[in-house]
Amino acid sequence: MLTHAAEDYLKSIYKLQEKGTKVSTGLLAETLNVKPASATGMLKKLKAMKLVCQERYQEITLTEAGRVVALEIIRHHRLLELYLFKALGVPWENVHEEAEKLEHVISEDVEERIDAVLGYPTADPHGAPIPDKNGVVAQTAYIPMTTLRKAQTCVVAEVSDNDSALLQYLGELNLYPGTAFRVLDVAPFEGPFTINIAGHPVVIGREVAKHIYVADVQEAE
Amino acid sequence: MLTHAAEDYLKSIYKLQEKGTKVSTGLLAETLNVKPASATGMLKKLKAMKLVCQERYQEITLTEAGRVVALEIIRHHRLLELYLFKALGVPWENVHEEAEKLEHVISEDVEERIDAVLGYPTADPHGAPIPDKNGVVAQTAYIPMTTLRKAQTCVVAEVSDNDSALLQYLGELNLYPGTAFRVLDVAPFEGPFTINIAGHPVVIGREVAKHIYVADVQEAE
DNA sequence: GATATAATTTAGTCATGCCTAAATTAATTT
DNA sequence: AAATTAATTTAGGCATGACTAAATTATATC
Repeated sequence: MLTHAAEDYLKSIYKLQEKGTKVSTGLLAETLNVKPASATGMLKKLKAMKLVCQERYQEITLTEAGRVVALEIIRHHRLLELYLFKALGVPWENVHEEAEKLEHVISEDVEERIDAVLGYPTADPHGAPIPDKNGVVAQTAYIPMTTLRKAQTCVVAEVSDNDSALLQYLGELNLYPGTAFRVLDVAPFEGPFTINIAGHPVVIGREVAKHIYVADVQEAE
Repeated sequence: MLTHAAEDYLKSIYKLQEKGTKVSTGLLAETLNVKPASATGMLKKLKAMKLVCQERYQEITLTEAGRVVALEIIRHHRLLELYLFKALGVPWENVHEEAEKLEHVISEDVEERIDAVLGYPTADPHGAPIPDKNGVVAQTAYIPMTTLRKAQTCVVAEVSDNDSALLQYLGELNLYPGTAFRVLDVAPFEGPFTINIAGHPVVIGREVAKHIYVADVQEAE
């Protein structure tokens, strides 16, 4: 079995890789709030375990085995987030932190029970896809909210899960995945968006919009 | 914050102390599957933290602060056991092991939500009392099944939670806390008990009976 | 191409929490 | 009381996983 720390490294590598980022020692260290030298040490171990590939001073990638482990942890994490949110009513801005601790200790049996209770869901409370038991992740093609134009309608598909304060704010606005809204106006010079959610106009700053991804974009009549 | 290992030591000391056992380094080490020398090391740290009292080579006791921590962990453990059993349908012979891992990572917020969902229960699936938030444990006066006589009726109050195979067996017999039964016969020379559960006669060996505690003992007419 | 800067790795440390082996203390036996 | 046995503690080690400081390698600039 892997240590919790090793699991966290694999998960972070996967998530950075998935975003299209070239994963370096320094970036990984920053992501994990660890000094680069510490990351070098753990990467050495992960390479010895054939979970990670890296030429000296070069880019870091996961092996197939490493990817499987990473996806297993991500599956744990996202199922737990959704379970905490739906079954226990934990505010969505807190589920990430809670799941970070639980993901390393939950058994496969409990995970399956959670999965069943939730009705085999496909996305976590932030809209991120939940990998299946075999490590298959549904590919999503969500659009950044920042690309929206005036008079378009859409549905919130996913939001970044790493900023608790932002999530709380979005929750207050009811901007959960699944919520539909219409763009009333986009201010010029990289200005804010004015949108209509359930009849109410709300102004969303650019920095916030960057963390929101949408789907079902259509031109309103 | 305490380490998981430290929490386990405090919990074990409390449970041994509660049983009326004089807690020694060796016994504690055996309970925790650790060598005595390792226990000595940890006890030294716990003493430095004023959580444990022990004169050199003498009996181990908890300080008031240590007792509070121990009861907090036990509360986590028992609430989690009950939650896994009732909300997720985890077989009762597995909940102990699962809770052992979860008890160290659950937040107070999640614990309170679990408590609420369960309707503020007072006993875990094995009948052990759940301490309240202030560390108050309801005192129970259950009777060992081994003291029962022929023609007495009673209700299962509590069973030992540390033997998974035994619990599975008791589960098959439906000997959960709350189940009533009547003693049909007690074989002589420390022999087995024949009891009537929901109309069916079942023979229970002495070794099994030692792990069962009962309440509401009455003479059947 | 030489040099300055940035990124990465190596080397050596520290705290946990376990281990074994040896020393010490306590309890029992003779 | 002396000797044996049992329990406990000390001493020294090992694996994890973090750290700092120094050395190395890569990249960018002049």
